[in-house]
Amino acid sequence: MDPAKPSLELLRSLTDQHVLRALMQHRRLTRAELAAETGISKPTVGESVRRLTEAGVVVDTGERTPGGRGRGRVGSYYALAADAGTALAVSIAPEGIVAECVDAYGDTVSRAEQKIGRPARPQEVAAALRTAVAEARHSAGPTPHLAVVSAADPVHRTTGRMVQLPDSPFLLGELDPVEILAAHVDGPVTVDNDVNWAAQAERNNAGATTLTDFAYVFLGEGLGCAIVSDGEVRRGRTGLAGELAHLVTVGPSGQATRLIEVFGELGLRQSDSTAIDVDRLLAAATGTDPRALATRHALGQAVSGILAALGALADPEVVIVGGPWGSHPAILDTIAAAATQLPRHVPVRAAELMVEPSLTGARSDALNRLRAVIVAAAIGYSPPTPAS
Amino acid sequence: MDPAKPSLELLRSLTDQHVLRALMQHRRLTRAELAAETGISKPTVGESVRRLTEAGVVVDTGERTPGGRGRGRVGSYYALAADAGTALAVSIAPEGIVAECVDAYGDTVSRAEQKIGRPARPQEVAAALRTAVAEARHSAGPTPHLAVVSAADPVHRTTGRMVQLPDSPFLLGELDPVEILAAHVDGPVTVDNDVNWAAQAERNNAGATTLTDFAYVFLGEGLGCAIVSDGEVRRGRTGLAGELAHLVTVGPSGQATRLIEVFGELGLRQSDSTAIDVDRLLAAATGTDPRALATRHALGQAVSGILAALGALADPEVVIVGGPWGSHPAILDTIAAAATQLPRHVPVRAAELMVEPSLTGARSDALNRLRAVIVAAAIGYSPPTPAS
DNA sequence: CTTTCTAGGCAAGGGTCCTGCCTAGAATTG
DNA sequence: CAATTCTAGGCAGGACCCTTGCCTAGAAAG
Repeated sequence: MDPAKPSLELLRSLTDQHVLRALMQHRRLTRAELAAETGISKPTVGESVRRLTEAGVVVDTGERTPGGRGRGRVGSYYALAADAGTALAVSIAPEGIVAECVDAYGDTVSRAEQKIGRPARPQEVAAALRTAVAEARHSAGPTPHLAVVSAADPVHRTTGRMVQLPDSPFLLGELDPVEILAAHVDGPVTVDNDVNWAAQAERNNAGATTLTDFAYVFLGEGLGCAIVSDGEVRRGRTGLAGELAHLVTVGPSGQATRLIEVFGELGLRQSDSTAIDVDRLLAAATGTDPRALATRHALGQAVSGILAALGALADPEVVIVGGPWGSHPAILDTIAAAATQLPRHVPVRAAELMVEPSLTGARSDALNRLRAVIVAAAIGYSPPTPAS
Repeated sequence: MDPAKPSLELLRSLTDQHVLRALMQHRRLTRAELAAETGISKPTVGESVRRLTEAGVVVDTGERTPGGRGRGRVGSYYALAADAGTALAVSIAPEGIVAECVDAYGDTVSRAEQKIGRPARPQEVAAALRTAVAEARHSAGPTPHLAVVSAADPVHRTTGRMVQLPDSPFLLGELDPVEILAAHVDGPVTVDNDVNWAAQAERNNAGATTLTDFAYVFLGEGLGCAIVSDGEVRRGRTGLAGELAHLVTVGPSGQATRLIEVFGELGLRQSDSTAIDVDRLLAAATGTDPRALATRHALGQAVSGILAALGALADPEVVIVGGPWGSHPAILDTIAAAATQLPRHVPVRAAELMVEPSLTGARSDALNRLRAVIVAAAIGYSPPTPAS
């Protein structure tokens, strides 16, 4: 049954939820401000504050006088209890591991980084992950309520494990972040691909006109893609939507070729792995000599096949291109030029977020989940949670 | 603010909503049965029934005696008022137009069909549409509350108009179903592509294990595809997700080719339009002679490119193939065989629903919307409606 | 010192839901 | 046929929630 069963308990929990969310957004408020903010009457807000204070979720901050705002009676500022808890946002990438603790206000209260060697050995990555998380936790109070992990490899949707796909670079190796973090976290561990998180960050970044339907193509050592439909990242059945390696596209000499093989034919793959050699690619495809021009053109043609597929299957408002070589101006221009040749035009633009985009996306998801957890714990009633 | 504001009105509307939805599902119930069904107490249900009866939404059917169910006191059966209203479900296809009125119980209370000539002339189609709808309305009481339309052409998401795309067959022509039906309907007109509706019907049909992530590929005169992600059809920004004509795939001699051009190279397109000649295709691609085998193989290769793109971008649990030539056993076998050659395996199966699949999907959506409209009209409070 | 103004609390009222009990009326049973 | 059993519906009482309106405490302004 979709609509919740009516009960007075439901009403009360709704009130508490409004109060809590207002406090999360505004940090500290008096009862009167809470009433104005939520639209709920003063006595009801007062009751809710009393309940939440008794439950230990909300505390009187001790701050009083509204500081010359008006001449009336002083009010008491209330805020979330200091032990409301935190959430862990973690980024696992070949460049290193970053672990952050965020609180319910969205503040990053601690941060730890760990380098990892190349090529990464799973054991080493797991150890570095544990170290980074332990370090981040150390300066951030008790066990976090949950973790959100961004990983630079394909992630299985239901298990959260990293999976090796044929012809895809496997940068970090067989890793089970859920198992590794279970000991450090007091709740669920959500894992997803770094490109998906970057896309979410880009969506949130899009200011007034929120993007609801777009694609984010990441062109680096690996070839990834996130598809946002109706405002959400769509991951597919197993979470592997957006793994582009085997998409059929235009090869260097016009033959139908799997995308990953294009790079083999152009001699741009790393010798020892399935990854693309970004340095060699940039060296070979940028510049003004005819050879570079030809390589660039071949890349543009190959990518235009991705764009055609995205246009046909996802109908995005825009395709955002990111990644070390995808965002290179010369290459991006070539891609954009190829896009205009498509029968159905697909706008292309560069990613706007450049600093830790995937961590940004994971962090914002961690914040949403943390707030939901705190609200759910404080009130008896549990509303539907976003899909993991 | 996401959660609804707490108020006693909200509680009451929730109660009424439960009662109404129970009546929609079970046609007629006594107060006691309603209480048992909804889990709400008898006095509360009694109050709700009194309110809804006074509002004219619910009526005492006059039926009394529970007919030997027990020995107790006789109960009064209540049901939705007869004038609760209907919704219109319309299918517009080259084979003809079908218009149905469904009531809140999901019963089809009237049905009208209209043939249209080939090739279809927009004026003629519009006239046939008006006739069919008028006929369906005639035997079904007052003006329907809304209409849901399935159209065998690309449909623009925000306007509901049919749009002509380059290289796509345009079977029905520039038509504006929203404008045409506005006079016949007392509310919103929802229009979508026939393949999308067929996919929804297939999803609902999937019995116990509801499909949440799959793709439906339609291979007929036109080439269409519906992508269902997280349980919903994803239409993209303009509603044109799934228009496969320009997807890059494997051509007959291995070159990268837009899907629609494959049929040109094989000589399987109708001479006067951009549509595929299904009869010629079936004649050329079925049978055991080497030539048919080669054609079938070429088609299989081309379709396998679609499957690769779907696997890469949508990660479906299964790809359902339908349409006049896609569901032909010999061709489907070839497609399935080609699918097993893909690096990432994509299961393929034939569509299960064969009779009016798109009308079935549109009808079930019309029912959902009708119920929501009736509930929203009966209670003051309006819950979030599904995206159009 | 008086006035003005605001945060918070109190009281009353109206609504909603629930539990528990009662009644009417029909079928079953002795 | 009369007593018993059983059920739909209604009533009373109580608990709870939200709101409006009013009051009080206390600080700033005049």
